[in-house]
Amino acid sequence: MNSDQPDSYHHGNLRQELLATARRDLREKGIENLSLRALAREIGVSQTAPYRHFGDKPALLSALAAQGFSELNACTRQALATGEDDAEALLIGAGQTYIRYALDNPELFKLMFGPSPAPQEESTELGEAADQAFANIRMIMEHGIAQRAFRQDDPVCLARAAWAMVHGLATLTIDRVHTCWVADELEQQIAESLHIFARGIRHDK
Amino acid sequence: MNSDQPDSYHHGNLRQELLATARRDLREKGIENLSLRALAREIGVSQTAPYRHFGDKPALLSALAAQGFSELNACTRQALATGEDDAEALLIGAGQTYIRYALDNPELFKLMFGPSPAPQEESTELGEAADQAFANIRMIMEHGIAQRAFRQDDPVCLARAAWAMVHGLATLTIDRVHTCWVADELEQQIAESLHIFARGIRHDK
DNA sequence: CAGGTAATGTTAACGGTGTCAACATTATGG
DNA sequence: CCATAATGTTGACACCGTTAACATTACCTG
Repeated sequence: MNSDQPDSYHHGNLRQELLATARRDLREKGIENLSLRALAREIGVSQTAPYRHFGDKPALLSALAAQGFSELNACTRQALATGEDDAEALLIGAGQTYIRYALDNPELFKLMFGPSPAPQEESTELGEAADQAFANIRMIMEHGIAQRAFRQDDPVCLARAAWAMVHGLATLTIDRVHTCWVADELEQQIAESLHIFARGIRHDK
Repeated sequence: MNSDQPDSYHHGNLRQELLATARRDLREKGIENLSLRALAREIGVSQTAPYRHFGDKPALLSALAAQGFSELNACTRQALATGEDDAEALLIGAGQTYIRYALDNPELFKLMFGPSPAPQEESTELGEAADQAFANIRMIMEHGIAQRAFRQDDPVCLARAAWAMVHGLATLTIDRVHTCWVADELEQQIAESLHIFARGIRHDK
């Protein structure tokens, strides 16, 4: 079934290799310069072969984005699985994880939020993965509210605000508007920003 | 000099009309579908005429982004010129202004932060306008720190955090990841998020 | 006022792209 | 074993950004 000699008519694993190659090109050349034809060329297959696996260029990008969300969710789950119980510590840990993932995968991260693909498309995979990401933050909030560490407030509202805080830090850093940081200064900025936010939702004594 | 009949060989005002038309197309069709050729077609000029005024497509986009920043700065200045002196109120006002501008001009706003054009290009116009935007936030922070309304902290650090908060709210809303809001719920979310942030930087009694 | 030069606009062309229709090859299951 | 679906290819179309060579006009200088 799988042909090790690369010259057989059927590639045997094109879908996966398309995703992998697309991801490499995305990282190296940016989304502006990602082309289906170039992908096919690099893999050594005809220009239209990708259309047997993805209806369209947006469909390929959407699959890539879904992959990104699912990785991000995995990282988040790991950050939440340290046995730590303090909600504020969990929140800060998850926030740092989010930002780290964004900075490690800048182009993919931008793609994940970029061209919101045709609204509520078939792409349930992407939608579910994105929803899961939000559910994670929301859980932290419900936990913190329950233990009276956070203010008694709508957990959804708190979760959105928290997401906005870390998302803003991530995107502004990626887009270089937060200028010329040595790594230490960046770490410090992230820590201080998360600290401010945590302070803002802390339960009044 | 200026020809009112639109059929003269020289258009007379192409640069400005390119920017205006580009902005309309950007708003209506999104950045993905903005093309120099289409612009020229709509204006009724040859395909390559734009190149007499902009070296390249990124140059046109860069000029558009600069225009956006300068409008945003004007809005911010207006929000800060109400005679209000309380730093927290100023911060919240400026934040709301920022988000409102972003939601009123979603495509332009994304362009302003999008494809960070070739680093430190000639585009000083864009750079200066963007720096000015940051300087405005920074001023608020210095003011608040001076009046002991905000914590004694690095104003730059506070300014970056504040920018991240509102920028995250704006981008997540534009990209529809903050889902299905009626206008009221959105206003509420923005107010609550800004309130949380203000609470986080407030000077301890 | 005349004429040359710079500014502005046009035509033609190159290579690149996404996508579709028609066709070729191979895998697979009844 | 063979029909049919899955997969890959060829060729073509309409766009796009960009450049080079050429045309027209504005404007400044003598």
